[in-house]
Amino acid sequence: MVIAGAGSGKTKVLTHRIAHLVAVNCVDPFNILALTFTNKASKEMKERIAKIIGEGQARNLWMGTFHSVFARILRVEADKIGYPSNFTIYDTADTKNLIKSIVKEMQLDDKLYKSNFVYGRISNAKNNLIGPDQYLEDVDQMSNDASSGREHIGKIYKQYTSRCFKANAMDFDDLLFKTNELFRDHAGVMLKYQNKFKYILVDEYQDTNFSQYLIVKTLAARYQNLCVVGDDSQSIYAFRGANIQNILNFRKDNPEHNVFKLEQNYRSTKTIVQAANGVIKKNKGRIEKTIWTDNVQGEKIQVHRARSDNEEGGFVANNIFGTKMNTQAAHSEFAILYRTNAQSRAMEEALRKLNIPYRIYGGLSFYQRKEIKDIISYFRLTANPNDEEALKRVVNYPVRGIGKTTLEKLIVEANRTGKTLWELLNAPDPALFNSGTRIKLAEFGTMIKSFQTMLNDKNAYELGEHISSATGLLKDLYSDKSPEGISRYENIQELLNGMRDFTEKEAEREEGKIITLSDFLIDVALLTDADQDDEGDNDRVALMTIHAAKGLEFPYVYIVGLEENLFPSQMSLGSREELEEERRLFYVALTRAEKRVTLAYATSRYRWGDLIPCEPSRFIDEVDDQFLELPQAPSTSWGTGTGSRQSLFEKKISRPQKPLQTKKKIFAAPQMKMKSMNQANSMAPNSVASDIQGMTVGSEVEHIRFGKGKVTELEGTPPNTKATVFFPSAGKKQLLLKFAKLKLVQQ
DNA sequence: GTTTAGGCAATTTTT
DNA sequence: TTGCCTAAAC
Repeated sequence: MVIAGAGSGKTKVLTHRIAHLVAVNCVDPFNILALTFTNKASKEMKERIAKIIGEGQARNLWMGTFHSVFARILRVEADKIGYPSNFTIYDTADTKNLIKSIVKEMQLDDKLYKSNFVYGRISNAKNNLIGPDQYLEDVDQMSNDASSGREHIGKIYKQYTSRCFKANAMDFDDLLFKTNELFRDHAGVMLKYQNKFKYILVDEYQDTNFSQYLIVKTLAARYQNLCVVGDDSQSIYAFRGANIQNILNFRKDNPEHNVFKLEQNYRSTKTIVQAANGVIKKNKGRIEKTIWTDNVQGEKIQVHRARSDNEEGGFVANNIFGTKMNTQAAHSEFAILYRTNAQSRAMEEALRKLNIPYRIYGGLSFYQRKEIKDIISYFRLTANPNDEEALKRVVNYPVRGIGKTTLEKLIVEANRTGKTLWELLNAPDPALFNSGTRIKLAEFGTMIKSFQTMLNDKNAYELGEHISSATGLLKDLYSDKSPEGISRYENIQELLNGMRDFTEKEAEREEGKIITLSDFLIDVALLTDADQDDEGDNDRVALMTIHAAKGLEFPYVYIVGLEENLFPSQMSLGSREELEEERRLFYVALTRAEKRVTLAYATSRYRWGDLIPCEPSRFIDEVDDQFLELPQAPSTSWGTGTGSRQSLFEKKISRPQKPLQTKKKIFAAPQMKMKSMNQANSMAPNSVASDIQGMTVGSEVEHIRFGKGKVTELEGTPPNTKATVFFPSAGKKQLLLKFAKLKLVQQ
């Protein structure tokens, strides 16, 4: 077991151990299993290993995320647990939709049984290997549900499980749950894999949940060659069932283990390492260790206060621009990290304004877009007609006259008879449907069947192309000429291009074998990034959530949105454990940086369309003063790089007197809208409001979002002047000058 | 069965 | 602000 502090070379340990096993100990790569949590981590590790031992050897390693590796094994062994090998993988959206329909069918209150909540309960149960029957008998679970008035969760769970089974589908958690089931009930299979995986390595061990822990333990039982690498200080997935206990259990399960602590940080400056140490010390439950570094002291951590999320973005963009000028750093040396994906927008806008290239990681991935999910649902249905979620999604898209009523009747019938929607659709009961509907259903069924006949003769790309036009989906998207419509059309084209690449590459690898649509589908649900966009300019600023940044490093890091209720998140204020997880998250963010960290917060921020006031995050306070450079008095000058030193004397961030606790109440009460905001925050005189001097009716102005426009009306007195502006691109807009930041266009 | 207007909730974090 | 859902008009 390697307990590796941030930046101590954890990945290097893993990659070199693997390389050493192969190159020096002559272990066959087929006998090595290496598990990671993210696709990104596994891809990076594979590349690094390939560099040492060569592409050919590296390719044969069993390396990937837990989910992808065990999905692969489950496909081979599916028949043992009653599944076909082409089972569908339901993603989160499919799962939630299925839960929604079950709640509806059971006539439960969907306000009480929100799909998110129910999914959370089911997922939690599965990750602790509690099946539906066991759940119904589990006193703890049942009383937990009863106490919140949701005593039917167990029944939903049971129904959900049987519906997935009927649809030949597994969700993400099933991939691990069923693997455990497989090994538990089929000793022969278990032995086979125990013998196969002579060496097992696990990255980010602190993030394993019980289900994953047990798989690893089972597989390693035969050879006991298990190497796990982790850092309890970087455990940030407890919300997903990750369990620090696993590190402690490891010691118990493997009495002959060795523990190696890596405490030297090779990544960051002294300032960063010491500041981060100070922060993480505030956590109670942790393995004692002190990270140190031989690196230079480095720059202090600059803290910047902005008035709004947009201004925060402006500061970051300007600061990147300035730093680049001073240091000749590449764009790719900068990263902007935030707590929630929604925060990316203000950053994007600011970067775009300065023409700084950027790339957003995570967020809504390519494969989660509606049009992509639609077309893939057709693919899924072709490969597995029992896939209920796919069928529901496309049966009436593009519109073909099979509406809600018909679908509901089919579902009721399916539940009554135990048949699948697909079976019923192909033999509709004349007593239930009129002839017109029966014809429409039959036509749909015939169409899908016609695709199925091509499944084995056509390759994935040909069939994909055929399906997108034969279903009318391509035509439907093509007819939409709005910018969004065009982009949707292009996305489909991109998917088809990706399929062509895939088909060609795989065909080459498999020496001419036809790569079918089913082959293409195998991993699609597990892909998160659109991996293909490696082309083009890669010198870009990186934007991502802190979770997504784990394992990465950048010379210059901006951590933005350091505000109470945002970071730490509102949801985490309930318990010490949750707050500690947020603190570890902050620790992860800090330790991503090599040379310099910049912290930023805004005193007001748009959330749900409302401008709400914000307080600086407690985490800023938790960084020792000696490492900080605090913001100067409100000013609009955006310090670049090493500027603005005078603030050293300034007191710790002036925090408004805390109103009586219970934060939630404060925000639940009539929210501070723009008007009240002004009074509370009394706009500084030199605010960055619109440039109102000389603005008259008829003036030409420019707006960040709407572009150029003409003022048609001005009313009210400063500072509450309101302008009506006509923008050719967006039409007539009413804007408050003090917020709109209009620029006067000189004529 | 289809289209559209209006009401309402939503934001943690990922495979 | 957006996106989803429902109810009513077509």
